[in-house]
Amino acid sequence: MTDRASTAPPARKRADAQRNEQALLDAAAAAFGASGVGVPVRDIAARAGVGVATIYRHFPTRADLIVAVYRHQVEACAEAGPALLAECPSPYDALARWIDLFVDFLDTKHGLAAVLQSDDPGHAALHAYFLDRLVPVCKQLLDSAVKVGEVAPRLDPLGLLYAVGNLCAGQAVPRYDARRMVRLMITGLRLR
Amino acid sequence: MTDRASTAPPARKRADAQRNEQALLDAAAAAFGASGVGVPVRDIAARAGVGVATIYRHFPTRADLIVAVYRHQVEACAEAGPALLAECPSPYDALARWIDLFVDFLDTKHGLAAVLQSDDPGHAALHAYFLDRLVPVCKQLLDSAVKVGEVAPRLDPLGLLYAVGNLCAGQAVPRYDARRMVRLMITGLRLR
Amino acid sequence: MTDRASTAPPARKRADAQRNEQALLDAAAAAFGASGVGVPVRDIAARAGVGVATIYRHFPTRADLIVAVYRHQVEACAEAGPALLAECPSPYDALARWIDLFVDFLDTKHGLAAVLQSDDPGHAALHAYFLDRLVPVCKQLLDSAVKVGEVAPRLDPLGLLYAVGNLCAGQAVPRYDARRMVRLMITGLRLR
Amino acid sequence: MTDRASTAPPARKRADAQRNEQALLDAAAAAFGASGVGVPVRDIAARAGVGVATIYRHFPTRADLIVAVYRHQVEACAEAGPALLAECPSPYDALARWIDLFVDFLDTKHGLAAVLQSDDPGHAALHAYFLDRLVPVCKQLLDSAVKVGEVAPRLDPLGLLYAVGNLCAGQAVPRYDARRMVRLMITGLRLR
DNA sequence: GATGAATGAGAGTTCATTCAT
DNA sequence: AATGAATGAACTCTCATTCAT
Repeated sequence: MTDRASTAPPARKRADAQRNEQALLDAAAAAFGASGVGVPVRDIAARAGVGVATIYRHFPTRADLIVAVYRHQVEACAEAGPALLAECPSPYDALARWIDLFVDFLDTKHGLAAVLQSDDPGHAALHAYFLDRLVPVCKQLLDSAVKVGEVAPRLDPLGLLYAVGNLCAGQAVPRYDARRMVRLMITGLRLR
Repeated sequence: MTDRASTAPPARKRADAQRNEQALLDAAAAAFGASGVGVPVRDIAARAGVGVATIYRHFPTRADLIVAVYRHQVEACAEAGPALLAECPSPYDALARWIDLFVDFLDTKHGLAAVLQSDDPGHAALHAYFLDRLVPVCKQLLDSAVKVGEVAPRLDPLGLLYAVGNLCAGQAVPRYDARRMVRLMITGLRLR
Repeated sequence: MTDRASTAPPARKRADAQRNEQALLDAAAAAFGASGVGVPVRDIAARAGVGVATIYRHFPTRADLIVAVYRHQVEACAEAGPALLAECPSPYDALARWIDLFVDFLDTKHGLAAVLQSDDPGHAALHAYFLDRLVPVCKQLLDSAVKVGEVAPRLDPLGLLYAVGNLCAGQAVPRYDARRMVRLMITGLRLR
Repeated sequence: MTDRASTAPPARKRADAQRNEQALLDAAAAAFGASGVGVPVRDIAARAGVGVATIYRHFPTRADLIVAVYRHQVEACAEAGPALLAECPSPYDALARWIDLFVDFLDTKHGLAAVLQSDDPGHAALHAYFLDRLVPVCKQLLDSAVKVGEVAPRLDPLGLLYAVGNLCAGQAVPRYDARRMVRLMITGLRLR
């Protein structure tokens, strides 16, 4: 952004900033886990040991922070789709295992599913990211299973992902087992 | 105050209070639908055209209001369970149709499912009401279906209701069809 | 208000009203004692078993109610002044005993002294009543004591009463003995 | 954060915070004087020209603010006790003069005495501070006067201070002279 | 760049007072 | 006359966001 002499070290200040950014991501992950993604900004700042304004500098909106916190895991999940498809003889099994991975991800993120439900326009960017990244993967898996006749056609992949997200939300109730419910739903998908 | 002559109006003053109470319930239903059950008390009062304190008079806590708003429909749903069981030859079909009724109910109540997810202790009374009323009905339907071998045993009725509630939450996403997802899950329940 | 036959008893409805008024006074006395004179109007109404508006009908302002509640005792106190002066050889002793009566009165009226301190203009009528009734009595006692040289001249009776009221206020503190402090002050008054 | 070079400003950012804190203390003192210590937080904020939350940042509870407002003067008063005892030949005179100082203090604090009367548990910390700081001083003065026979024994210092506070409360009445009444009471203390 | 103090909008709740019945 | 439901102002406290340092 500023005039940088060509011979100067390419990113000196960045060291601080990056350290801060990582501390922030760690703190946010912890805070989201403990109190949900709606946790007060101050709490995150306090955990990270930085001022509140530092969060705003790095992540102008809460959605930006949420996306950043979960980006790695979303990426890993997205990349697992084609891999599973390659290694499983049955595309339905690949789909089922991939959904399991998605549940693994959501299951540990207290409150993430909740915010995916929100229609707060401030979360639009968040929805967009999650769906843009995962819907195509889900679609590929579904299409493959449909092609071999294991699953009925015309199921929207976005809807399926959304349903999984919903089933993983609100785990406060003691006798509720989200994974089992998701598996039930995936079982219902199987033809014959 | 007590029952007077049979022709005397049973409660004179209640006329406008009852009118207000109904206006309040209508306004609350609308507000809950539009903004979720966490909507500011002031908004509900404004919709009903009454002062805030009027809400507190009729419904001392938010949970009281929520229960009141949905009581009629919860009752109707609960009563439909045994009726369906009596008229359907297959208990599984009765269960499926009852779940459909539950979805009908939740589907139009944007935000009701959301609060059922909340672990806010202030909502405990609310959870208690919904579950106390509906879980036994669901259990009866499930047990019947298990007995004739249509459904595998050992599924917690509370968990099932909870899952349905979750699937009906957050319908903001355009291509998401909660009813279809619920049917998928119920299909997954069917043995054979 | 309604058509009353000329031969009807002259004040039929008054019976109700008077009964109510007395219930109100009793309830207010109890409530003032328990929670101070600032007690919510509703509490008084509830104790009296009447509606709040009934209080407003009988006593348009809080000050009116307070005056009514304590009128009898204020009158008794006022009347005791000349009597004491007549029976005591020493006017100073009469004064001291009269002040003691005043303390007796205030001592049991949790919160009355407090409101006498308030400069809320709504209480002006209250101040006026108390002072108009008691200041002349106090003045007479003081003047008599001054005349025989028992007390130094130029002490304002209003100030003295006010001081006694203040000393009787706020008896919440355990080791505070209002009467003893008043006596100390009265002792300080005595010449020689 | 720690002490840097001796010439460096010890706390850079504090400048305006301290300015605000002082403004807050001044505003609170004024507001307490004008409307009592129960004055709405917003009024204090408005007088100080700051937002309400600024008050909560500096003084989490109302009692904190009250203590802070009066701390300096309470300290000065406490410290004056032993000094007076040292310089006065008569302990009674020292006591009388110290009480005068206490009256000086209370006299200008319309509403301070009022809160000292309150039995609101939220004010407990406040009472504790005032009494812990001043009662021992008063006790020392009283004990000294008792020892030389100028004052009768067995007067509780807390009760005496409390009485002085009460006499200084509610100065709204025009012809009431609190100082004179206190002196009368102190005169009553003197043996012979 | 980072800090954290300040801001001000808003939520819940209470209560004196009015008014329709 | 009496009732008590309704009103709406008032108050406390929280938090996302901005801004001076």
